[in-house]
Amino acid sequence: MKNSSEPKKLADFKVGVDNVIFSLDIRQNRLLVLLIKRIEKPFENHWSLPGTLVREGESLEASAERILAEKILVNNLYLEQLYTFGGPHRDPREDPTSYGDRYLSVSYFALVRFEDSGLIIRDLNQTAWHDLQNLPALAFDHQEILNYGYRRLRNKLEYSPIAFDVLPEVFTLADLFQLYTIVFGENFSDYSNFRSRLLKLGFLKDTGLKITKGAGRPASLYQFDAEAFAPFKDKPLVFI
Amino acid sequence: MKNSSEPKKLADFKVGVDNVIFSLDIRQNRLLVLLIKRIEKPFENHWSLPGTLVREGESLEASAERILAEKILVNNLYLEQLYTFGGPHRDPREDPTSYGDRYLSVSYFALVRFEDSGLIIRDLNQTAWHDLQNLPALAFDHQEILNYGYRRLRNKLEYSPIAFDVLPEVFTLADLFQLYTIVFGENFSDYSNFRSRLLKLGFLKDTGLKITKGAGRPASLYQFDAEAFAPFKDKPLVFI
DNA sequence: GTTAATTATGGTAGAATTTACTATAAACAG
DNA sequence: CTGTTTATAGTAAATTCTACCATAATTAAC
Repeated sequence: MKNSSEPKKLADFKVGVDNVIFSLDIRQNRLLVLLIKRIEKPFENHWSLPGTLVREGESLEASAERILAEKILVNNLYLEQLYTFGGPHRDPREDPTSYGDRYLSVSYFALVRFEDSGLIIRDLNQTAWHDLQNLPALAFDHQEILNYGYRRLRNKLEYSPIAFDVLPEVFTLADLFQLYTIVFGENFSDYSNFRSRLLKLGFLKDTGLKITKGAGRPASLYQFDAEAFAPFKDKPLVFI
Repeated sequence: MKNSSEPKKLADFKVGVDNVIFSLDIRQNRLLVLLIKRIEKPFENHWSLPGTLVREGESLEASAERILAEKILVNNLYLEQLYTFGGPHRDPREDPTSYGDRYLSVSYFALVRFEDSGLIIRDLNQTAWHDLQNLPALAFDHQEILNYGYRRLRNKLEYSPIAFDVLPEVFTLADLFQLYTIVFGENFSDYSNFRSRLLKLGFLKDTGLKITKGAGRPASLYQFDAEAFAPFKDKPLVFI
């Protein structure tokens, strides 16, 4: 196998970065993902994950942030690398009959605060939030990447405090519960037990403030206390 | 920012694959990682993770498997992608004064069965298992990659049945306990409780066989039952 | 104003699990 | 036969989880 006459030349790569960008619209009960309508071939007019090719002197993460900045006005977010897809022939732009440049895709996972993430006007026709429950067919292998991102979203929500990166500075326990319910489905936990568990953990600080509008008893507003969360870092911590 | 005169040319990449290959020597209580001594610059004579550059027509995973096959005779293993390191200037071979090819590294995590993983003779001087407790200085950013791999090892052991990929076909509960103890430290769990928890889960099949040698009461030999484990897939399952 | 509806919050009894042990079993060494 | 070693089974107390219920504080309806 090793001494056959197969080609041993090194492959040349262009490196792309594709982002799976989620946002949680708590008021309207929707988990959203940001998609771009392609205006060129291949997959012309198909929706795709926002992506770009890495430029000279640019790090992968800087590249991922550049995409975000080009598509949405975003302030608060969580961003991390997801997975690298790099098999030959995953991109139709590669010439299958010869060994030209290959396209490798490093995907990033982002969760952005819905209220802060206005779309950039210039791009309105081609950039849109899509409800995860109702997705169009995606270009390339982007559905696979998206699935991978969705799995990561659920894992992260279970073990990390990323929810607090995208909730408002102060929030009610009902907001937090709603966020988890959108991602994990209607029957993921009993609200009352969810409350006691989280309050007992001690990293939610009661601000003393209350919701002023709306029917029913006014809810207390809480804040995430990163310092109080520190002891839980890297420990298995399941909220649900 | 976007309309400045900064270079927008795309970077050209060579893609490397670096493997963090762990092995567990249960008899001698050691967690081992496979290292290669570099014979060329840069970092001549430093130890490094076994790696290679991706060839034309070769997938990333195939590349990772090729490294493994070149260094050790391995039959049973677990392999998965770890992380992609791709900032500019992480590799001294990149020319910092111009925009030549960049070197991107896709790292893979492997856990191999110690008994099956003989080193390939040809490489004996340059390839060796190192005790994780006693590592030399590593080349490039390989210590960072290794740390990442070690974290992944612990996470995987907590949630996935990868231990059974590298234990012998039949094993005692003491073997399994020992494996976890090596990775998580002396006081990770009470042996008796560890036993009952695992047996209650129901995916360890008693083979009816017993250990024949050694002092003390002979231990029962168990087998991992992948089918019985299926219900636990993707559920949080913490052994420890 | 009084009453009903609505939402938030606090609490509790019983079930289940975890934890820290103790007791017994089955081998071997002398 | 006795003591030592390792494996295995079991158990009581502490803790946590689960499925609820009761009460509080507000708005809406009349």
